[in-house]
Amino acid sequence: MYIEALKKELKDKKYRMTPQRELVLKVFIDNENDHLGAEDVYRILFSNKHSVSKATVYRTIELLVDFGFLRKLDFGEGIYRYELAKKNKMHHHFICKICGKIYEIEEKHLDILKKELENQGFVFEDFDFKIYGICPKCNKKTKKRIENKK
Amino acid sequence: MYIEALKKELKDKKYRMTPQRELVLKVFIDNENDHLGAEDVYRILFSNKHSVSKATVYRTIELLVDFGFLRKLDFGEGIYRYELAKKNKMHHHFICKICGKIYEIEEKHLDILKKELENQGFVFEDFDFKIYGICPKCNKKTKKRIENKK
DNA sequence: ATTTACTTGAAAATAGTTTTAAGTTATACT
DNA sequence: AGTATAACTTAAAACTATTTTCAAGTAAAT
Repeated sequence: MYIEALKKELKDKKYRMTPQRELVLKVFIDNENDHLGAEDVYRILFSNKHSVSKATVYRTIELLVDFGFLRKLDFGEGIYRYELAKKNKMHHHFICKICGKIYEIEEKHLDILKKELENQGFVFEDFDFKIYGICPKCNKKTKKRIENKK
Repeated sequence: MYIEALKKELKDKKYRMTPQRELVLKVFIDNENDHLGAEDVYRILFSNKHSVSKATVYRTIELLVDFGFLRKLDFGEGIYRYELAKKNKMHHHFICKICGKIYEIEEKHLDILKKELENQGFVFEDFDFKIYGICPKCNKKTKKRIENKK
């Protein structure tokens, strides 16, 4: 469980588990299918009457990223979003340029590339594969719109 | 040539080619191997005695991205960087977590994925593949450091 | 029990980017 | 050519996300 893992990780590194840190991590656990930004986390805590200061939210998120609990994402909006960094879970995204929806995509075809880079001496630690395009839903709508124009 | 293409593009869409727009695009052409941020562009122009206001630099970059002349990149630094969006040129990057150097990487193995997504109805417009890890240079240094410790 | 180091919150600072308001320039129209 | 119109630029101010500062609080270690 994430909370326990965080406690252990903190203890090992002479940091402390605090109510605030637990609350922030819990927000990500409770919303694991979203891609929350720091302000989202602050707002969620605030509306749940758990007041954690912004500074602490930001600091805790940074700490969780450093410890590998969260993965930092950027969808070109000018803010960072984060997701729980489940092990062995790839984190590729398809961002629809029309509706903005973010789809999680699976990727099984990177092994060849990975091996190639490793042969060249690169150490493959983390990767982030973003595809921008039009999702099936919007694609249908666009087609309809074009047909209506005819 | 980019400048001519931009002129045409602007004219088609009832925009105007201005000295400022030409200057900004030229900065990217003259530095095509770098990944410049908006502030870099401003600084380069400023030091070349071509004063273009920051607002115009930012606006022009946005316009160039919209028109497909530039590609917006993010390396998790809190700023956006841009590169000339050459057609048929992939833009995958390997960012060394140690030295921060950005390597361009070639990728020829995405066709299977692309086809898969297209079968599902996704329209593949642009993608951005980022790999974080340790580059061969740093890898060597790290190995040495570890050996020295023994 | 006291020291030490870590943590928090509120406010201020910072950095990148966007907006505003006023003036300038190019294009279209007569 | 002269004028109207719309696009464009500038400098400064505003804005937004994020980070830093610093005083005060809290837990762990001695």
